[in-house]
Order: sequence, then C-alpha cells, then structure tokens
Amino acid sequence: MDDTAPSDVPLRLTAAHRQLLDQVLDKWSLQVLDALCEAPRRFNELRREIPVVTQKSLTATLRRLERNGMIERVVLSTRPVAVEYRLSPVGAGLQDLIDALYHWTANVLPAVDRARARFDGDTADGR
Amino acid sequence: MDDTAPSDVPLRLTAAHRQLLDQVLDKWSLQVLDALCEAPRRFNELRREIPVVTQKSLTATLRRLERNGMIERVVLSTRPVAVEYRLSPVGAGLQDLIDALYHWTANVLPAVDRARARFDGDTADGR
DNA sequence: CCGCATCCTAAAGGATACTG
DNA sequence: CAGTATCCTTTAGGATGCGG
Repeated sequence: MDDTAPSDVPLRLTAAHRQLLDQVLDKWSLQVLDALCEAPRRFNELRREIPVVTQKSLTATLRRLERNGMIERVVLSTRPVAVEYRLSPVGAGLQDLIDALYHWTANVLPAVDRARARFDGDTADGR
Repeated sequence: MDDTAPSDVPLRLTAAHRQLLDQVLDKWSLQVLDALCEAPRRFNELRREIPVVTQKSLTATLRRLERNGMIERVVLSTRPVAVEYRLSPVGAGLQDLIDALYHWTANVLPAVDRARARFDGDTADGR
C-alpha cells in the first residue's frame, strides 16, 4: 500500500471521499462493522445484536457495505440456508479507525455532556 | 485529559458514543469541521466553501456542533455584525481523526471502485 | 451579514405480510 | 433462515421571505 507523501496532500475531503465515508460511517454501518470487527456474523445474529435495527435497514446496510467492498457475503449450503457476513481485507482496515473513534468519544464524552448542559442552560440570556 | 488504559476497554460502541459520532460525523458536520481545521471561518465563508449547503442546514449543523462543544461561536462587534466559528479545544482533537479518515479513503478508493464495478456487473447471475 | 420561520418535497426508515 | 415487497410515517433538507 503506497502511503507516501503524507504531508503534502491537500487534506481536504473531496466529493468521492465524502461519498465513501457517508456510505460507511452512517448509523447502521458503524454498528455492523463494529460487530464484524469482532467476528463473522450471520444475518439474524446481527439483527439480535444491533438492538433496534429492522430487517429492511439491516439488509440495505449489508448490501451497501458489500457493494463498496467492505464486507463479504458467504452463502453456506446448509439446510436451511445460512449466510455469513465477514469483513473483507479492505474493510478490516476500518478496525483501527473505528477503534480511534471509540477512544476519542470515550475521552471527550464528559466534556461534551458539560458543553450540552451549558448550551441548553443558556436559553434566556442575550443570544 | 486522562488517556490511560487504552487496551482493556470493551471496544464496543455504546448508545452514547454512537449518538455523539452521529452528531459529529454526518455529511455536513464533516465538511464544516474539515474547513475549520484549517482556520476559523465566518458564516458566509463556510457557505461559499461547502458548495451546496443551504443556509438552514448550515445553521443547524453549526448549532449542533456548538451544542456538543466541538466549535465556538464568536460574535465580532463590527458593523454590520460578523460571526466567527472556530474549533474548540475538544473539537481540535478531531483533526487527527479526520486526517486518518482522509488517508484511509484515499488509500482504499481504487479498491472500492473496483468492488462497485464488480458488484454492479453481477446483476444477471444467480443472486 | 447572520439567522429565524414557514412551507413543501424527497428520502430514510418502521411495520407487516409473504417467499425460496 | 434470509430475505423481498408493500405501505405508511417520520425526518432531513431545499426554497423563499422576513428580521436584528
């Protein structure tokens, strides 16, 4: 993976980059990827694990992640049919990023809560 | 900020973490933060820079980021009024993450394009 | 210049029923 | 078990006009 010249890149997100991030970092995708980072999962395992996702949203999310090459869909020829979803090599590269996001949120969450309380308290003054 | 014990955390995203990420990593927020990483901006500067954002969406995004303590809103007492938005200390911690996201997307984008073409080509077979 | 309020459309997403 | 199809509600977000 040629990751040279990390300092002279424009460092602004282009449309193509944002489109990819939008398809991969949305609400449901994050949770699916988070689960698959741990181990491959079957469809209904994900459904149970993700709390309140509907079948429709989960299907759409899995299809989108598959289309973008983040996950692989493996049909096991058992009876009845079983389908397993697992991280692709490309998708596996997301582990570190999700990890970093997790640690960042964990660190700032207290400060964020304070900021929210402060903001919500400022309702009657000179805004 | 105590950033100890990075290895024995459960590493699963909780509802509170995801809610924060949802408020900060959405389509418009990413672009606003990306711009503010470079330098503070005025309202209409952001509007011009973000291409197709409407006033309503930009206002909503800025309010949400301000509420979560990611950015600070500074009213300059000029004539007419000028308002400057800048990254808060907490929000500044996002620079590295946005950076990491950028580099990841830049690296995988070719592979993603291939995956998309392959997926979209598989339309008539046994799916 | 900055932003709020209103209206309205388009898209996401839930509920439910049915199929290989 | 792993979906597809349909309907229907909720929300995001664009357009426009006004106010501080």
